[in-house]
Order: sequence, then C-alpha cells, then structure tokens
Amino acid sequence: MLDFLGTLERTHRCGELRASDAGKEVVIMGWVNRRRDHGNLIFLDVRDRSGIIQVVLDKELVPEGHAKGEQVRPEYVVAAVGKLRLRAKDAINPKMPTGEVELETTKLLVLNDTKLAPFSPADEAIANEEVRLKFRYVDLRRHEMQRNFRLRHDITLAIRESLSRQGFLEIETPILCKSTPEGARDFLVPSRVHAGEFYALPQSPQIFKQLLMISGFDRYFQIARCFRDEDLRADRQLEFTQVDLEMSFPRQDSVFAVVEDFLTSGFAAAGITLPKPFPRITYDESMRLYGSDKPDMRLPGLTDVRAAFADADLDSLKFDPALPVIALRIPNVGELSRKEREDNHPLFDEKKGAKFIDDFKRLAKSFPAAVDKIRELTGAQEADFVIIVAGDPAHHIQASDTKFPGRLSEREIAVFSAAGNFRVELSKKYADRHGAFKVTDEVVVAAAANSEADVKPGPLDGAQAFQPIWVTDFPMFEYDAEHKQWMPAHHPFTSPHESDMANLLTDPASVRANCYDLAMNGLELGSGSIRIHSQDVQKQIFTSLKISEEEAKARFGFFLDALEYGTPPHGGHRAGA
RNA sequence: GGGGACGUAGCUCAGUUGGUUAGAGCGCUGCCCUGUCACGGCAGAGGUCGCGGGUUCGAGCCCCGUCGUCCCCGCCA
Repeated sequence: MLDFLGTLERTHRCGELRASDAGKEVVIMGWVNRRRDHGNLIFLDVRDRSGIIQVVLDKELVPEGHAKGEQVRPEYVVAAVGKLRLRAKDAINPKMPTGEVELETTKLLVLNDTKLAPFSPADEAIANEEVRLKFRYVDLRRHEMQRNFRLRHDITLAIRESLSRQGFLEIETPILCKSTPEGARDFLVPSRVHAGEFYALPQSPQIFKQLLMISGFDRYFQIARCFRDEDLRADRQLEFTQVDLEMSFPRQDSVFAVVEDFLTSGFAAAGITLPKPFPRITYDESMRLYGSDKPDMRLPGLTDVRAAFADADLDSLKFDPALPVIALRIPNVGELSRKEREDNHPLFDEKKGAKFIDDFKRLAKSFPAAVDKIRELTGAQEADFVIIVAGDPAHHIQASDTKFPGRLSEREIAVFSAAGNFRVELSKKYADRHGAFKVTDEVVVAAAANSEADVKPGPLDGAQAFQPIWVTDFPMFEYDAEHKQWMPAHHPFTSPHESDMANLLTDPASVRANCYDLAMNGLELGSGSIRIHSQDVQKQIFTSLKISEEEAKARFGFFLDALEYGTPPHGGHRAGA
C-alpha cells in the first residue's frame, strides 16, 4: 500500500547534507539506490539528482518505519523524515560526500513502487545501448548522466552570459524552411497543405544569420540545432547543436576575441582554465609543422630535415629531392622491434605519394652525418622514436606543381599530410609511453569530480591539457579531382584575401580565404569566415567556381537579392557544442 | 553504397577439437542477521544459445541465408 505525500515538503536534497547540518529536522525524497538489510537494522541509500544520503531504520526505535523498509526495493520512490545526525567515528564513509552524516528516520513514506527494470542506475557495468535507450528514463537516473546534463547546462549558461555581455542578441531562426544548397542531404518534412511538397530542416543557420546582419542586428548568436541526413559515426549524430554567431563590421581579430571569451567562459564553467589569447598559425605553417589543418600541439611538430642530406644520399634512399624530407619524433616511445615497426606500416598512407624510414638506427649506420644533423634539428633524445618521411618519386600523385612564393605546393602538402597523419596515428598508439595525452585525461576526471559538488573547488589549469589554436588563411578553393572542378573549401560566401583577388580566375589555387578554424588537441572545434558583402565579389566567386548566373540565381537567388540591399561587412563563427 | 565485429539467463560475459544434464558474476525470490555502505550467510527460480535451413550418429560451436546491434570507409561545402 502506497503512502500519500499529503502536506509533506522536502527540506533538503540528499547530496547536499553535511556535518554542519547535523541536528536538523530533515525531510528528503528520492529513489532507493540500494538497501542493506541487517534484520533489525536497515540502511537505505536514498538518491536524488544531488547525490545520495544514508537513511537508517531501527526496528527498536521506529517499528512502523522499519516494517516499511522491509518492503522497499531499489528504485522505489520514498520520503524520509527524521533528524540528521553525525555518524559514529568508525561508521564514517569517506567515499561519500555525505559520508559523515546519516538520517535517523522517524517516518518513512513509500510514495511509489516500481517494476523491475532490466538494469539499475546503481549498477557498475552499464547495459547495452539498445536497452538503455528503451529505458532511457532509468538510464538518465545514473549519476554520470545527471552530471553530464548538469555540466551541459552550466556550460551553455556561461556561453550565453559571455555572448550577451559582449552585446550579442540570441535570436531563433526557422526550423521548417526552404532547402538551401549546403553540403549534406536535407531532412525533409512533408507538407500537409501542399501535397507532394516538403520543408527542409536547416543544416546550419548560415543563410539566416547573414540575413540578420543585412537586417542590422549587428551581433547575433544562437545555440542552434542543425540537421544533416548523413550516415552516422560514433561521434556524429543526425541532429546536433552548434554555438552559432555572426557580427557586423568585424575584423578577424574581433571575431577571435569574441570566440575566445565565450569558449574560456564555457571551459571555466567546467572548472578548466584556458589561457587567452589563443595562439595562431596559418594554414601553410600548420601543414608544414603538423601536417594537418587541425594540429595537435601536445606533441612535437614535424621538422624539415632536407638540408641534412646530400643530394647523393637522397638519391640512394630514393627520396624525391624536390620535396621536403620530414623528421617526426614521438618522445619516450623507446626502441621498437622489427615486428612492432611492421605492425605500424598500415597506419601510413602511401597513396599520398610519400614513403618513410622507421629504422633510425640503421639509417644512422649508413648516414651518420645526416642523422647527427637530424638529432640536432629535432632535438631528438635517445628514447625518442624518430621516423623520416619523404616524397616517393615512384609514386607521383596527380597534382599541379605550381608554387607560390612562400606557399606550399599540393605535392608538398601531400608529403606533410602523410607525415602528419602518421604522427597522429602513432601518437594514439603509443599514448601510454609518451604520456602527453594523460594530462588531458587527468584534468577531465578532475573537472568531472568538481562538477559533482554544488560548490566548485578552484579552477584547474588546463593549459597543458587543452591547447586551442587558430588556423588562418585557408585556401579559398579545393580541387575536386573526381568532378574536375574547383570547390569552395569553406562555403561560397567566404571572402577571399583582398591581395589575392587578382588571381581568382587565373590561378584559383593561390587564393587565400578570410577563413579560420579553431582547433584543439587535433580536433576541429569550430570554424568561421569573414563573408562576402558585395554583389560584385560574389559574382566573381561564382564565375571562378563555374557557377552560371542562372544556376546561382536558382540556388541562392533570394540571398543574392538581399546582398543588393545594403549589406554590411560581416563575419562569424560556429562551434560544435 | 562498401568492409569488419558481435548476437548464449533480466544485465555483463565465459563456453576448449563438434560429444552426456549449457556455466560464472551481478540482479531477482524466500529465510537469517543491529553498523552496513558493491554488507554478509543459507536456499531457490530463471535458457527457443537472434531466426530459418543445411552438413553430421551428434551443432551454442561448422556451412548457407536472414534479421538485429555496434564500429570503420565512402558521405558530412
């Protein structure tokens, strides 16, 4: 028989109770996490979103309460009334935040019973995804899930506060809308009124936010839901959330300052301190130093050691002398056996037209002078694992050899990125040995522990663990070999560098974009650009993309019209949430 | 669209070369227990080995098909 709640009111959340509350008359309500029945003495762990408190039912003192405690099972909903008391010294549980106290119960109400779910929120091992989703409401009772939701709330609140403080207005944009030509497949919603026609769900608020700038809202942001009907991955969902923003009259620096502020605020809400301002690197430098446009800077970068080799050396090693010779080193990996090295071979992508030498010892025997020089250039220690990556003349990839002053050719990029990918794969594989990722794990664990308490301890220094960096000056276009045409690397509204405009038609590969990514630890956190605000430039871009006027009109018509009605210079950013 | 792994008790999983009655831990049910906190003790229930077909004297195990789940590639401007 269930009890009625009546006029009883909760006085505290379970997890909030501390030694300083001892002596108080307390009413708590929640779910039974575990029951420990000692016959005449029963302990109930009662749980709500704040945590767990031990409720004691003594048959001698409260026979009715004890009798109810005997019927109670895990996940029953109960209310317990009584006096909070300090536990005896030898009964203190240092593993629980509430472990110094317990509730000496005078009255126990059973508010609801439960069917037996296939798993319990108190379980250590978690059930498979399918079962968890079917019983989502039970799964979400788990401490870890409650903590994640809370953390997300804290972070988005901090982001809203930061952006609002910086003069941004949060504005919602339509969900049911016209299909816009972005990269992914649209989700479609059939229209009841217009049979046979469909609404599309937005892949991002890109067009809307640019329209808002044209409308004079000046600074806009939105924590926006985006929809893309593409195949899933473990870290990719059909609907996801972005922090989306756009501002008028921006310089690139002003966008960076805004993003750095909301991001550091968000991390601070998770108890992690990021140093401001974030470092910056151009796309070309990033390719040169990390072989990637989203560098992971927790480990040493790449070193071009071409100069260490005489031309004759390169010839006998069958390295392409026109391309960089790259040393990549991963600290403290130690010496690898031949078998271990062979197991690593599949991690290297030979299709990029590059080859490698991973037997540094043998290289030292044949080319001692070169190896000395490499050690000097890379600062490699005895215990470091060093691999040489170079262009393979036998494996020429299809690429133009055009080179621009101070910029990388496609073929160079191919070698750098082959080395960069290898660096990342090997870093993951030998994470235990170099230990550079461990710092991150430790900070994450510590931050998670912080977020469990209502009052957070001091912030953690995440400077070593989380290394954000701006990557700037991306190429404007990428060559799509399959369709034999130039494609926008970002999107077609990204503005080109003013100084590169002259090459738009003659030499698309050389044009840099006012476009930037924010990378952290080898992941892309977000990206953005300064947009095109002039109809003129926009037309030139379409021309170089070989998009005809009719086609442009059909695909972006209303947006191009809008550009003709007083569009301010504007730019923005979006970041995954 | 392509590739891989998996599917055995409510949950997490083991099951050897194809061989008698398919196991463990947790959970569940009953009984005992006044200081536990992943309480403990005793007893017990619980299985269409995803499904269909085949090979075999004999299939959880081998083969074919099928369904489902997860992961990866393509895809995600």
